[in-house]
Amino acid sequence: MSVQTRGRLLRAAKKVFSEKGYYNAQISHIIDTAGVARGTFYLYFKSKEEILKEILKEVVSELRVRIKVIDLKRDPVDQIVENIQRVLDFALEEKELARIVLQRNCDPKLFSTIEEFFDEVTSMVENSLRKGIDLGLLRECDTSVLAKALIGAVKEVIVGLLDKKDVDTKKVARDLVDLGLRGIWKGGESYGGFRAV
Amino acid sequence: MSVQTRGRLLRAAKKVFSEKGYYNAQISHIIDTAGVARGTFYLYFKSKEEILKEILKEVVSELRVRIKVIDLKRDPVDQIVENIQRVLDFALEEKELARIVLQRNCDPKLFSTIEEFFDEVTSMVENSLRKGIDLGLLRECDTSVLAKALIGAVKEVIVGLLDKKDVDTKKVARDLVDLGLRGIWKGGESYGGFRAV
Amino acid sequence: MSVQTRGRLLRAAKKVFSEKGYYNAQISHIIDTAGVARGTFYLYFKSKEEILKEILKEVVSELRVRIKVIDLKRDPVDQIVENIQRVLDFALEEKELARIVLQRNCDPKLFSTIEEFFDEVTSMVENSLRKGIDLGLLRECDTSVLAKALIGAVKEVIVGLLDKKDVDTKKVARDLVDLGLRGIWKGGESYGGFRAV
Amino acid sequence: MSVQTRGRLLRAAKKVFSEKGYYNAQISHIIDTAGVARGTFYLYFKSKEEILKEILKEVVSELRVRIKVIDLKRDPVDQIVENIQRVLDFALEEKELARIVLQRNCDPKLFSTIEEFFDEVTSMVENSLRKGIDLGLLRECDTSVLAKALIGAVKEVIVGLLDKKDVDTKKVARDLVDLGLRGIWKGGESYGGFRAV
DNA sequence: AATGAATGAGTGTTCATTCAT
DNA sequence: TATGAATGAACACTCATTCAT
Repeated sequence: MSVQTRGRLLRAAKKVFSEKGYYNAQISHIIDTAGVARGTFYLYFKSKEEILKEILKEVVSELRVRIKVIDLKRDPVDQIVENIQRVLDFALEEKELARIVLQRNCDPKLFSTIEEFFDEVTSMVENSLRKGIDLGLLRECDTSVLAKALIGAVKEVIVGLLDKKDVDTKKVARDLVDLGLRGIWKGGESYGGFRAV
Repeated sequence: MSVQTRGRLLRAAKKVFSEKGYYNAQISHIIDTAGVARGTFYLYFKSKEEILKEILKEVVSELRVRIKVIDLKRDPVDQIVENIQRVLDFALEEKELARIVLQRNCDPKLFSTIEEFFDEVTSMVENSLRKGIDLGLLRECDTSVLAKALIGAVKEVIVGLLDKKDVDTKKVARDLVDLGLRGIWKGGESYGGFRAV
Repeated sequence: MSVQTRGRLLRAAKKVFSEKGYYNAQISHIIDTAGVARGTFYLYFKSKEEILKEILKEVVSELRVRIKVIDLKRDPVDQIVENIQRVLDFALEEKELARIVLQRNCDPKLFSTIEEFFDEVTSMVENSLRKGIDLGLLRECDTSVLAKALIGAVKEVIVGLLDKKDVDTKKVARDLVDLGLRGIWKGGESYGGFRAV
Repeated sequence: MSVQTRGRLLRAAKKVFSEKGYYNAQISHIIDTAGVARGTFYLYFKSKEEILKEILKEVVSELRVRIKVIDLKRDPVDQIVENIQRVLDFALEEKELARIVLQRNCDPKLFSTIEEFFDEVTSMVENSLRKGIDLGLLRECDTSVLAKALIGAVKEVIVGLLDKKDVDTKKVARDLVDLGLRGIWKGGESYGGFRAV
């Protein structure tokens, strides 16, 4: 077992999956990209499905590293911003992975690893919201809905960033947190006179 | 050409696509569900791809009906809430369609109809944001990022609602608008002391 | 049973078969060309194969009319020329039929009618050759080979004429007979010094 | 890519095409005859159409080898006889190929290779005829008609030979050339008293 | 550790034919 | 006499996987 060959296959698969999506990706594409014989593929991975899951596992474990638990001794908002920024940075460093995870979540069975991770993160956010409400810092709200909204916002923004260059991830992270915390309304509590859309 | 048969095929395809995803869906599944012979399918649709596109077109045209242009004589916030509510209602009335559109956006080529529509809606939102800023109602912000964030929030929330029963769509729509406009922060402008996540 | 409808179908089939060949011709093409419903086709013909055979029968019976038995009281060469000319005229009047018969003789089973007819004509020619030899008019030769050669020559020439306009069939018929009887050699019996090709 | 397997497939296809014709030939027949799995076929040939074209190309290239340019230093008539003999020999060595090429020229698109080759040979013959006329060796005649007639004669004769055994190809070739050069008429220039057919 | 020829189950699509109206 | 919606057997082609070398 050569670690190099395994690495080449993984890299090739990331590229091919991100470009064509799982179903349109063929083993032929992957081995051609990796410069490896057909049989070699099955020396390292049991199946096409397995190499995808391997890749998804990597993504999840990397995200687990980048999303750090909030340290209560420091300003939590700063830490939320930093967490989001690190996620954005990862997405932009590994655009192919981001594309696989965010744009082509075809089959729930295949992407269960990812879905479960997202569910987990959503739960974390939901718990945080509840804590904030209990502490009187956040408004009373449907935490289950709001948690999903926040996650969805981040996901969609990342997809949008994948095609851009020289993104200021810190700023984007701040904007997102700002949106979540303060909203976009300027004039305080009441917005009865809003005239747009 | 019988409108009934066409309808049965469309209904069957929605069901099968939503349950299995486009690639795992087989013509056999569709025609078995529709209770129709194999040849009949191709009497009404040129290919598996075409029936999917037909379905996506329907979704888009229904969404276009439900998302109404803001009437400047009435409170725009109310109208935004109503628009979102109508979209949520549609998603819950046609859960299968929602699942197809939101969970299995596999292949950009196949789902271009949908992607284009979402791009369009995102642009609408972005324009509204700009107007609001110009009128001094909304805070200065990166409209392109925020528009995506808002769309992403709604999408993710819808996905979350698909498995729930007796959803109060009006309340969810209000919560979403509230999140977008006021944020979740209770204590006014500054949130330096937040202690959560 | 309307004779008109039957005629329309036959005409349509001739056109379609000659343009696309038997296998590429579809019932759809025929009924569209005939301006008749699908079911109507099967009211008049048992199958696609049957309508082809019907057409081939027509060809054969028409050829039987045009190829007249040699009347020994008149110059036989003149009559051979006339026979060939009438065949050429038929081919040019009914180019579609000629194309079906001569260019697309795909399947021996399908075209047995035609093959049998050609075999029959070949036999006729062979018998005539033998008679001519017995009478001392024609050279000793392998009649079976020569008969085929003569038939083949006529067939190929007809195919060549189908794309031409204003063909002088009388002249072509004479040229063919001349070729068969005298050959193309100018200088009598010996041609040892030929210098061409 | 194994040359052997490719060869087995080609041989099998020749057999099947010649027995059933292109349209009635199924991939199943070919692979069963070749003793090879379905997928293997597509490893060597893109499609059913492609393997046919491959076969036709082979035929044409073999014919190009066997039909030699006339060497002006030797007796051209001898060389014409030899050319025809070599073509007859090839047809009898590879009866299957001959059947494919001569009996089942179904679809102009499929058989374009062959048609073009025949057109080419026809042109060659036509040019030779013109030269012969210019040199005063051959009678004035419609070279375009005569060239086709000669080619047609050879084709039809070959078809006739396919079912025979122990054919003396040299003799047949001579008979054909004799027919073309001298005709079958015994009594010199005039044949007004012919009494046959 | 690597190769690549071979496999064969699986699937979308076609099209001649039927039959209820 | 005519219609056209429905049928389903048939077939070309794909591609993940295996295995002898």
